[in-house]
Amino acid sequence: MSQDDVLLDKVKARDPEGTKRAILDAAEKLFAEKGFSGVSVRDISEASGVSQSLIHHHFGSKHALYEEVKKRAIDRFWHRWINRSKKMPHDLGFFADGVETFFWFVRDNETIMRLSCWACLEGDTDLWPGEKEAIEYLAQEISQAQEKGLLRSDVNALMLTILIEAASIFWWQYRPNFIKLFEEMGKSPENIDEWYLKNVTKVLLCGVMKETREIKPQNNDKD
Amino acid sequence: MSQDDVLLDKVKARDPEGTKRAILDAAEKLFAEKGFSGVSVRDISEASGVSQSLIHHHFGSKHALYEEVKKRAIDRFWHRWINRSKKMPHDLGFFADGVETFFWFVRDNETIMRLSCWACLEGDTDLWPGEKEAIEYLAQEISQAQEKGLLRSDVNALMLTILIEAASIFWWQYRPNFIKLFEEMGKSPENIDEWYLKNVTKVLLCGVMKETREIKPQNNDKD
DNA sequence: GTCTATATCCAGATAGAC
DNA sequence: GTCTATCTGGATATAGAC
Repeated sequence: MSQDDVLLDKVKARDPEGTKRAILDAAEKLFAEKGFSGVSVRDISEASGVSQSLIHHHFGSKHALYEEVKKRAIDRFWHRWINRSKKMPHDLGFFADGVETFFWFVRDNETIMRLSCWACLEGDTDLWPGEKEAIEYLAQEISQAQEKGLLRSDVNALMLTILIEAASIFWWQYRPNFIKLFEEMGKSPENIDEWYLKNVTKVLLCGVMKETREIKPQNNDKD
Repeated sequence: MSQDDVLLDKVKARDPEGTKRAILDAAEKLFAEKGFSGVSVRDISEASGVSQSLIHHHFGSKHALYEEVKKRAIDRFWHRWINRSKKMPHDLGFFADGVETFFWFVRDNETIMRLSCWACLEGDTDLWPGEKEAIEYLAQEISQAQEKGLLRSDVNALMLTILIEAASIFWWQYRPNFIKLFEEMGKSPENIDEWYLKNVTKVLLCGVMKETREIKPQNNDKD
């Protein structure tokens, strides 16, 4: 060991990768919570235990750090999505499975969902819950099912994918409001998430099974 | 006219209601664009032509002004919604009409949709795109249609309403991302909004027409 | 690589003249 | 009711020692 190394040991523990990770973790949590403008570098410094100036040293600026946070979140999102448990499209049950899988996947990835929502409002079209690869992946599964004749083929696979994502993401985004609404109406069911999912699956499943008929007046009662 | 009035005339035009409206208008636009933390009172002052201190004089604080902006937006949203053109539920066409009406209604109320999205992220459950009265109104129409036997009755009206809102609000929220996605895939259709709406209406319409059958393997091709 | 200290600016809010 | 001027704190970012 050279003299320099001995000297370095006296300095506070050096672990650049660990430090960067600590900063990114704290920043991600805070940005997801309060958005870019709602968080100060000081906040991140305190939450991560790393000094302000070191944050600037590693990332250059608050905005550059934000971009790094989002970039890392995209990677993790995609990694989790391809590694999720999944079933092969052999029958129509796969469709319900797909809807349900995505629904719970969104719940389990609240942080990135919030990050992407902030990003969307800020006009950033890079990070988003659909995330190009994930959405194309889903759409492709639907396409294949259509080719096999499992799903109606007169709806666009991509558009159907967006609808499925909408049903899940919207629910988790505004869930507190819905809970509040139900409470005000006097009902507050225990398994509200399952209940919503069951209803959505019902409707979507029937919706993708059959071709659309022409809509004609078909009153059940005469008036 | 008393001497006092003459003196007052020399002061810059006094129009408290006009001033307040100018402040609210500018604030609403900016808050919708950049969120609460992304806007300074100075920004609002410059955009409205009203001095900072006068803003504080009229609203007390930046946060109180924000609340006023949201409150006014709720009122306007609700007012617009009850005054929209609507049809009576005489046949199943009313359902497609309802979905389409809401879809374009959301497009035409971008400011309040953005405001409510910011508010949602900030943890405010008062302002939201569903907005209690509006969502109950929609759900009631669906309930009535169910009683008339126009829609399947084994799905909850409120849950169905939420799904319908999800389909529209999610689309407009992430529309720029979808446009970008389509472009990257080599397709960029002209009437993408109409296209999405057509697909959604198709699926939802079929989805609400029939009772759910038990899901059994029903392969079209044998494998 | 990591810290303390600090420069510089801008934020929300107030004082007080008119 | 409306303005100009100002207070005070907190923001991002940098300088420079170790």
